[in-house]
Amino acid sequence: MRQETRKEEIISTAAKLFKEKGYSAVTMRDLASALGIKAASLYNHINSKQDILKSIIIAIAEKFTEGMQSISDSDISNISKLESIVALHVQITANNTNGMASLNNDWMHLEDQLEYYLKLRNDYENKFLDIIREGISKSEIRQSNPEVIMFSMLSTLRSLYLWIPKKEDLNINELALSLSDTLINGINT
Amino acid sequence: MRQETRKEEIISTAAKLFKEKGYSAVTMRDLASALGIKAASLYNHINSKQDILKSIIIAIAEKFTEGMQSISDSDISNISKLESIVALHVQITANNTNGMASLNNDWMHLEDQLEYYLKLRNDYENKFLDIIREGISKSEIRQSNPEVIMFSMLSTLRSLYLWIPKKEDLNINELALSLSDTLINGINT
DNA sequence: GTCTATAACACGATAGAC
DNA sequence: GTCTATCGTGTTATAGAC
Repeated sequence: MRQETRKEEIISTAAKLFKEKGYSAVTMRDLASALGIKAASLYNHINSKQDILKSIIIAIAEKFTEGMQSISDSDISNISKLESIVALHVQITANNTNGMASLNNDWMHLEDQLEYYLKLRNDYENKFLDIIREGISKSEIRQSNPEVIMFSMLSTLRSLYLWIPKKEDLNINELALSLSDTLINGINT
Repeated sequence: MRQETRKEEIISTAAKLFKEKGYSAVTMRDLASALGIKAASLYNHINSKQDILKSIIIAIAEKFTEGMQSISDSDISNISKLESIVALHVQITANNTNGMASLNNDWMHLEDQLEYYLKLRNDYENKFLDIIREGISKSEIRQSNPEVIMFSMLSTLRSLYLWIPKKEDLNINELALSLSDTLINGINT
């Protein structure tokens, strides 16, 4: 694990505060105080509060895009693809629990990058739906509403950031398996 | 459907704005403007911004408490209790989609009522867990981690507010059944 | 790289006229 | 019941000393 630069330290501290109170309720004074400096000093490392939010959200959103592309392209069953999606969420969330809170709850406060974020999210959900639809048409997945299935899975996966920190004892891989089991057995034929 | 008083109109408009941007990012001027009046005029009907948030959240939290009590006391199987919980969430969410956003995302901005809210939520989750545990011990529910099951179900149910408005065509009862099916078949023996 | 001081503006809320 | 005017404070961000 490489040493964090001051800028990275600011961003990861911001993510932690954003998780607790939301982007809008966290002030630059709050953030500076958490780092033991004055608010004005932050601006030697970052351009604006908005820039911090952008860094947090876009970095994660692009990881999901990459991961989904790789899963979508892979030559495995659609059920296996769903299991890979669960593992992708568990892995990304475990590596950036605080950032996931911003991605889920503060994306609407993005300014310049809002459209870009929405495009990434939309593409992600469409690929997710395609996998479910193909799974149903190949009888790997039980005949039912694909959107209800995605909604149910994605709701659980998006809430992982609230749950993973409480379960540091539980192994990450075990969690992914246990979740896959709960989510998929009920879809499976 | 009775006519809304001015106060109720303010609260329901606030809930709509809180859903879009979160409590902290909505100003009293935003709220007044959405109602076609000036910010100062709001204070003839409500005491403070905080009071609006309290009204929105506590009213819904108490409905959940009531509903869970009734389900918990009823003399039905534990699987039926879980189905009733799904129906409870679908019904409350359908009746107050905007308020559910505040309950989920802005509860930490409660001031005087924060402890009370947390107690209600904690009691709710404990009753939920008890039902799952009893279901497992009576072999109605598949042997697995009760917290993973509750987490998965509750994540989906808490996200309903994002999804119900998009699906006005879909009948509410059908949705409850379809969700129950997706969530429970995979838990069932 | 951090500080003090401050600009420029937005915030919740109140007073008092109509 | 809504308005205009305003108070007191908090907000992001910049300028310039050290």
